[in-house]
Amino acid sequence: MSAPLLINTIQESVAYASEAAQHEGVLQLDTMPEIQVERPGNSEHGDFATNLPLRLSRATRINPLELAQAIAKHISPNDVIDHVEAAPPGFINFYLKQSWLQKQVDVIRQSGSKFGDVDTGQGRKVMVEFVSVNPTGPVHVGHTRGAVLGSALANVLEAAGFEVTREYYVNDAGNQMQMFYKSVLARYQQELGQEAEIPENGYMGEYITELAKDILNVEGDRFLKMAEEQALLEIGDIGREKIVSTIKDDLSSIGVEFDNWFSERSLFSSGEYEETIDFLREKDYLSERDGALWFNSVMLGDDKDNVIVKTSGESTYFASDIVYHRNKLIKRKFESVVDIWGADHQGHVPRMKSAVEALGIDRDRLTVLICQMVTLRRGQDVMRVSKRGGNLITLREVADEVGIDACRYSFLAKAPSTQMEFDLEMVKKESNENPVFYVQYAHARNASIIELARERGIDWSNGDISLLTHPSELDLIRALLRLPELVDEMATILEPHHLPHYATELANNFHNFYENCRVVSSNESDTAITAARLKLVEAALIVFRRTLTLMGMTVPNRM
RNA sequence: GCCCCGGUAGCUCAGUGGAUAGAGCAUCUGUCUUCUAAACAGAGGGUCGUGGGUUCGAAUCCCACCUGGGGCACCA
Repeated sequence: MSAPLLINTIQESVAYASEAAQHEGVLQLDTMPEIQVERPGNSEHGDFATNLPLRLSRATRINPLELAQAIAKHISPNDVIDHVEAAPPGFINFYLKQSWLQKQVDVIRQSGSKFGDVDTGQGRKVMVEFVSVNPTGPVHVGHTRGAVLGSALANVLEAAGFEVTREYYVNDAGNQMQMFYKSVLARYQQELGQEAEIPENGYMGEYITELAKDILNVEGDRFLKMAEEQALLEIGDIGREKIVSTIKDDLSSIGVEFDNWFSERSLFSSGEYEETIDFLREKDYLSERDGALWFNSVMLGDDKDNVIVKTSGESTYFASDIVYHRNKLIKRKFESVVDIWGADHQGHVPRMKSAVEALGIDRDRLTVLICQMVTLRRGQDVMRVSKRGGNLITLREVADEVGIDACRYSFLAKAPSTQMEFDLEMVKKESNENPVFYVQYAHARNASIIELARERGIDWSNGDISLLTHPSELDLIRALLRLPELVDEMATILEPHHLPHYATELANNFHNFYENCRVVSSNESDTAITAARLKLVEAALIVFRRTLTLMGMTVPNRM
C-alpha cells in the first residue's frame, strides 16, 4: 500500500470546496462534471491547477473567474498547500508549501527503491502478451518496438500495483511451421549434396542455411536415412527449439524477459480447443458453409465472418487465438489482458474482440495495442525489412550497433501509434551526445557526489532539509515527486512512452541543480548545507535509478 | 472502394479541450582554479497538412479534402 497521490487529494479538496459553494448558494448544479487537476505547464501557475470554474461557467452562467474565487475561498491552507489562487480566465491554482516539499526528501529516502510504487492495480492480475514472433526466424527490428514497449509497460504496471505476467505466445502449430520445417530439411539435404528445393512460400533466409549446417554438425546425416515424414518431424523439432532459444537470447540481450512461453500446440493437447469450439457451437456463433466452419462475427458487428476450420480440415490461426484468449481470460483468470501487435495485424482486432464477447467475456477486458511500422534507415538509405525473402535486419544487429540503452530509449520515446523512423546513424549519435546519456550522465554525476562525500567521511544523516530553499533545489524536489503520479497515469492509459520524456526533464532539473548548488564543499561554514544537499542527492539517486529501471535501461555510476 | 494509424520547428518526436505550442539534434552566442563541460545559461527557428464547423476557448472534438504507412485470404 502506498499513500494516496497528492493530485487525488487536491481533486477531493476541489470537490469539497465546490460542494461548500453550492451550500452557500453561489452555484447550483444537478451534476458535477469530472474534476480535472493538472500540472500547469508554467510554474508561475503553481504546482497544480484545475479548470473546473471554466467548465462550470456555461451551466451556471456565472463568470468563471468569480466562480473560481467562490470555490477557492473554501480551500484553506494546510500542511501541504501553502495557498490557492483564482486566476484568469477561471483557473484555481495550488501552490505547495515549501516545508512540505522539503520533507518529501526524507520520504523518498525512506521509501528507497519502492518510491514510485502506487496502488492503482490493487493486486489485480494482468497479462501483457507481446512479441510472440513466429518461431520461424529471428526477431527483427520491427518486432523490437513491440518488445521494448511491452517490457516497459509490464514494468510500469508492476510498479502500479498490478500482478503482472509477461507472456510470449509461441505459434508452434499450423501451416507456417510446416513451411519452416520443410525449408530446414531442404537446406539440410542440400548441405549433403542432395537435390532439394525450398517449397513455394518457404523460408529463404540465410539463417535457415546456417541452422541446417548446425544441425548437420551436431546430428550428422541421420535424417537423410529416415522416411521424409519422420525426418521432417525430428529435424523440425530441433530447428524450432534452436530458433526459440535464439529469440529468447536476443530479447534477453536487450533486457526483455518473459515469465511464460506459451505453446499454441498445448491448446490442442489439453482439449481446450475442442471445449472452445463446442462452446461456440452451442451458442450458435458457428456455421458451416462451403465446406468450412465459420465464426459468425457479423452477428457481433464485424464487417465479415471468419473461417475457423478450413475445407482441408485444418484449423486457422484465428481459431487458436480464440482458444488462447479463453485460456488467458477464463482458465487462467486474468482480469485483463493487453496484447501488443504490429500494424499488419490491425485488421484482426475487431474479430478478436468479438470472439472474446462470444465467449461470454466483457470485451473490454482485452486491450490490443497496435505498434505502427518502423522504417529502418542509415542516413539517407532506407533499408527494406523483408519478411521471407532474405535480408532481415535483426534485433541483434541493431542492438550490437547502437547499444541496448540507446535502442530501448529510442523505441520507447515514441508513441506506438506513430510510424517511426529508426535512423541508425542518428540513434548512434544520440547515444553519444543526447538524450540517452543525458539522463544516465545525470545519474552518474549524482553517484559521484555521494562517492566523494563518503571518501571525505561526511555524515549527512542528520542533514537539515529545511535548508533546501534554492529554486533549483525546490524544482528538483518537484520533479522527483512527479514519478508516482506518472506511474499511475501510464498504468491507467497504458502509455509507457511518457517515461523517457519524464527522465529527460528530471535530468534537466538535476543538471540545473548541479550547476547552481555546490554540494560537497570544502568550506567549513558550508557543513550544514552540504549535509542537506546530500540528502537531496540521495533522493535524486533513488528516483533516477527507478526511472531508468522502469525503462529497462542500465544505471551507470560512472561515465 | 472500405477500415485502422500518421502529417506539429530544417531533422527525429512530445503535447489530444484551457493560461505565451515544447524537447533533443542541427545553427548561433556566452560559461571549466572548486562534486564529471557527455553539462549549464541564452538566441534564432512554427499558416500545428488544407478548408469548413462545434465551443467562452481547438494542435486536441466533428465533417470534407490532400498526403504517407498498414490492413481488407479457407496466410500468420
